[in-house]
Amino acid sequence: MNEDQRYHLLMAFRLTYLADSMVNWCPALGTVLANDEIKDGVSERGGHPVVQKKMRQWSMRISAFSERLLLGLDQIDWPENIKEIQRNWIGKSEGATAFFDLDQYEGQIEVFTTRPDTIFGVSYLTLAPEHPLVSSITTAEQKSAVEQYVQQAALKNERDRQVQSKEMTGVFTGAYAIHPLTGKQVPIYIGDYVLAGYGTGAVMAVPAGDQRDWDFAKHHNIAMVLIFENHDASESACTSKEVPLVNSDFLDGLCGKTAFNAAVEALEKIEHGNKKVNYRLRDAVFSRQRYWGEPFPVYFKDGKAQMIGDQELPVTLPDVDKYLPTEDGEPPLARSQWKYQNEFVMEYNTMPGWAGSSWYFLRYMDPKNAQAIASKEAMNYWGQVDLYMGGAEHATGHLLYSRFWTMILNDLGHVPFGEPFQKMINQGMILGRSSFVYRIKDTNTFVSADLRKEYQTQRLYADISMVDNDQLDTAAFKNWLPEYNNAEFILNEKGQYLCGFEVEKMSKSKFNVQTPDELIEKFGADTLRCYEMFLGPVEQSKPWDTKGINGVHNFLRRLNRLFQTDEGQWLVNQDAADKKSLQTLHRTIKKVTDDLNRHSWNTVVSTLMIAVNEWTEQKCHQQEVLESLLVLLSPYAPHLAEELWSKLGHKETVTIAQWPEAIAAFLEDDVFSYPVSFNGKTRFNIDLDANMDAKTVEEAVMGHEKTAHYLEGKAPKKVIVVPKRIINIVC
RNA sequence: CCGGAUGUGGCGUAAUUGGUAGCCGCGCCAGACUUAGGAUCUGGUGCCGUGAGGCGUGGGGGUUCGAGUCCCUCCAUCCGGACCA
Repeated sequence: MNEDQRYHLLMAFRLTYLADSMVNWCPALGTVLANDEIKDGVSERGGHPVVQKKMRQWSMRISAFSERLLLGLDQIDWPENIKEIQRNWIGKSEGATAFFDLDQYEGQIEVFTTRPDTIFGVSYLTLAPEHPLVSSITTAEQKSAVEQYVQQAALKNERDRQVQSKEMTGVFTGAYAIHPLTGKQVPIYIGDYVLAGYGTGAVMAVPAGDQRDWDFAKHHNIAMVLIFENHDASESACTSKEVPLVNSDFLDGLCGKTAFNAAVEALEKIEHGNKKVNYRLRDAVFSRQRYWGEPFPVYFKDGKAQMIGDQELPVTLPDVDKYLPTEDGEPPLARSQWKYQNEFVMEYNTMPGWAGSSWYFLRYMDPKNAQAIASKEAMNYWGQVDLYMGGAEHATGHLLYSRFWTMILNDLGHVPFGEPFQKMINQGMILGRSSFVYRIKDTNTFVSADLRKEYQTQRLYADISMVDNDQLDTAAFKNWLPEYNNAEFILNEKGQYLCGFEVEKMSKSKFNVQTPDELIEKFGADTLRCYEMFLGPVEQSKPWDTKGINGVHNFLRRLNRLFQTDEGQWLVNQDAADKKSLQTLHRTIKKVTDDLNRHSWNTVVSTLMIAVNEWTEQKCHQQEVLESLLVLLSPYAPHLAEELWSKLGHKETVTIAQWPEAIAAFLEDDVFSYPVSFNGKTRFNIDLDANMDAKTVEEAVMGHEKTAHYLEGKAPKKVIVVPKRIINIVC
């Protein structure tokens, strides 16, 4: 093998490789985008149109890791929905490839199918309009129709294709293939319901067994082959795998897995197919036509990419006169005339955002290390990221790429673990509550929300600062924007202008942004912080509602009053705390610690509230108790905790204080108040020694005066005693 | 259409292993102190009922001595993916 051949062979296997491929080109951004950077056919950033274009680009072979990325999901503690999004994105499907020889031409069409068992039902083949064989097999008579269709399809982006999905459009190519098992002619169509990027870009159409094929066949009047028992295909396709096959030669009477295997075996025997697992996951385009990005340590020699040696790293970005593409559409770095050793052209593309985000967390372990990402010692000490808090919007981008890179680095022996993030929590979003006014069509008159049904109206945003309790300050509204200066209002019978509302993401364009500044001004940052924790579970999204913030503020004030009066008189003493206060303390320590460990931050605040209420009632001012309270409080109200901590005489910050430990002796009461239920209905409580065994408890209950009353003279059939929980009498 | 999550008082929520449903807070009601209160304190507050009592965790069914929690089924809401062959 010569150098040239070796180079191209390696490119077909390298993890990062140069290839001519169809990429998502965004003209407005002047760069290519990865699949996950496109939402609904437009760029995620800016919402610009994206077109398909063939370009020579660097890609990373993430598809080679499909199976491992899929299996790894079972090893990590992530929210189920994110795992599911990744599973869908990887899109594993088990099926078979089958080869159909072309009639009259050299060559074959390869199709991927998950239902090889339905192969005797094939009535035609459909190619994606972009399929490479289309132009060479189309007959003279069909040429103009096919070309026209291909051109139309190219103009449509993916979104348009989906919108018109009801119409199963397509064109006959005039060519035929040979069915590998029957030897019969099968017409070849093109249709844009077949995607070039999935499978082989070609399908074997079985109208009796696939709804899309059925729709297409109906639309084009193609004869169907009936292959399912008691199914005439007059209404729809039969998609169940458990219906026995007919008209299928050696598969007759079989179904499911058995039929699947028999069909694949037959194809294998004549070398026209085999079992295959297909993944939806595509390789990720790794170059961007931007200035700001990591440069590639790559130069070109005789048109072949070469790596710059380790000793010459890092490569730094060259200076350019403008951070824009060149006139002939080259990336910004081309402006620099950048050369390696003054001789070889450097790679002008830069890496995408997901390059850095795939490994930055590793660097945190050892940020100054000049030899490696991080030292072995640091990696072994810190290990995986224990808890990753982030949003679900990165599920198919960053979160998948980080896993991919970590696997590579693990394979190469650079990191000692194969998954980057052991546990993940998706924090919910705090949403805004937008307010709306209703303008009567073609006027400048606004109607109150409760009367809007009587008019044809247009819904417009009103800034929430002008709205109080859904009532609009009409004077402020008129002054808000020039076009509203002479606005008129139709008020309801109470003389109010009511606004409509909707809960949605906070955004300037929706005029529903509430900054915490005012609340911090009024209540302080500690109150705001506690309140945010108190609102509910972290994972939950909810509208920002400040109604309850007073309650949290009162809690902190009550807490402060355990230490000093509102007038500033210091109350803390060195006396020994009584048992009750200590019980409150140690139960609180236990619950707060447990709740912290399960990330239940809202219940931590609630637990601290309960404790403060109890100590207030107990008139507890002992340093012994209150000191520990401050440590528990410090993550939630750091300023207050720190101030009181120093007033207790500490010289060092509370943030480094030892976390208190719950003493078991204080956690349990001597007496347990058993709920006594009859047939599952709780009737009364009975106080008994907490350590009493089940038998003694039963005796105590049966001897209780109220028991006889609720038995109503009947004999108990069964008495269930669960120590320190419940007593249930069945009668 | 497919997948995931969620459904508990007037509201935000709690109930960690199947064991007293509604903790904590908001709101509301009553009272105290006040010239005054968007301050503070006390008591009450799931629903129906004067009461005894009954009902109650989206609906229906099941398992169990016992179900908010487990199983089946239906409904609703939110999120995500969607011509994936």
